[in-house]
Amino acid sequence: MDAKDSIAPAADGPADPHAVAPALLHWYDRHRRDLPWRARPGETPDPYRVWLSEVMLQQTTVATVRPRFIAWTQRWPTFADLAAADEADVMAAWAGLGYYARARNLLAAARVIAAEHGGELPCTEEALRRLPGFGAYTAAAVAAIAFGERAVVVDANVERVVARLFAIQVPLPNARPAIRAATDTITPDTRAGDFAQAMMDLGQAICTVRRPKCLLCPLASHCVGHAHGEPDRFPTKKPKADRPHRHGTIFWLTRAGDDGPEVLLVRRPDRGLLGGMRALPTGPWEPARPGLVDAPAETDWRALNAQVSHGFTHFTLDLALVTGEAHGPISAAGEWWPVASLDEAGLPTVFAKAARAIRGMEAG
DNA sequence: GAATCGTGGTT
DNA sequence: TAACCAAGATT
Repeated sequence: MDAKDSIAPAADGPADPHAVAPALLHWYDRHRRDLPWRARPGETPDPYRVWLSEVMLQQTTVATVRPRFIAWTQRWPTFADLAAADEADVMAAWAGLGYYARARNLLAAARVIAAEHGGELPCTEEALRRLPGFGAYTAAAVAAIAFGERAVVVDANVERVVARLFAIQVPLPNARPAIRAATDTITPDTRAGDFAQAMMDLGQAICTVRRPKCLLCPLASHCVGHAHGEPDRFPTKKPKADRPHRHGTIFWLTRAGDDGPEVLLVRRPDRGLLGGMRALPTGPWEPARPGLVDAPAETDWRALNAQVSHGFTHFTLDLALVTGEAHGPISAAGEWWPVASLDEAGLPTVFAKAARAIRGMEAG
């Protein structure tokens, strides 16, 4: 794509792109959300908290992140604290948040920051981009919000707002270059961080996916999509592929411990789905039910009359539940975990859900 | 460039 | 209720 194409959408945008940021910032100064990671007017942003929040908020809602952010920063308040943490503790602390590569990259980045950057984040977008877990969005957002750099920050909110503001017809994801170019034309030289956060607040509260509140929108008079009458028609998107089903088996293997029953947990491989997380043993996840393939022990497995279904991003997993007691040696590497304190194991939601179902059936 | 990678809330 | 979606990154 040449330069002419990349700026073409802006030609159909607001009559005066430079009028957008002042209108939005005026709105932001009156309606900004008060969030635990957000510096208040006059305060200096804490780069650690800005970074942590940006990573936690990737594909994750504010409501979910808020309590997790507070707990995390109480446990690890600084880069140095996090860099010194044990990986198992970090992964367990992330349990339930999903996209677990974020936690691995968070710890890896903290250690790079401690070892190579004097315990502080670099302040330019380009330097940030080289750290683990920093993609185009996060590097731009941290540079702008934590360090006041002018950076073009484009998340899903900005994509939606800008697609409407400029009435961009091209469907996502092909529209990304045009949307970024259009965002560049309205990004101010000062207060770029506030501008980015204002766009996100606007997308969350006003320019919503469905039924946008255009009557309350500070940008309505600049919005080509609104002028066309159907702003919620933008952005257009390619249809998504449907989610296939896969089937697996959960093995609930117990033994008598000194302080009550214990269950076998394993650690999943570092790469791939739920990588590096503690888990209940399972066999393969396949289109057909695998039965007792890859059982962690030779024992008298009993099938429970229940099934757990869990939706991942690109497939739905249906899990059969079987229980057994360990007598001899087990064929899988793992750790025996007291059933009574299973909540502290840091299991991903799919396994927490299965454990809850199994314990409920055994108790009942 | 297309797949992969979680989960919980909303409609 | 099933579909859609969220402060995306990595390979």
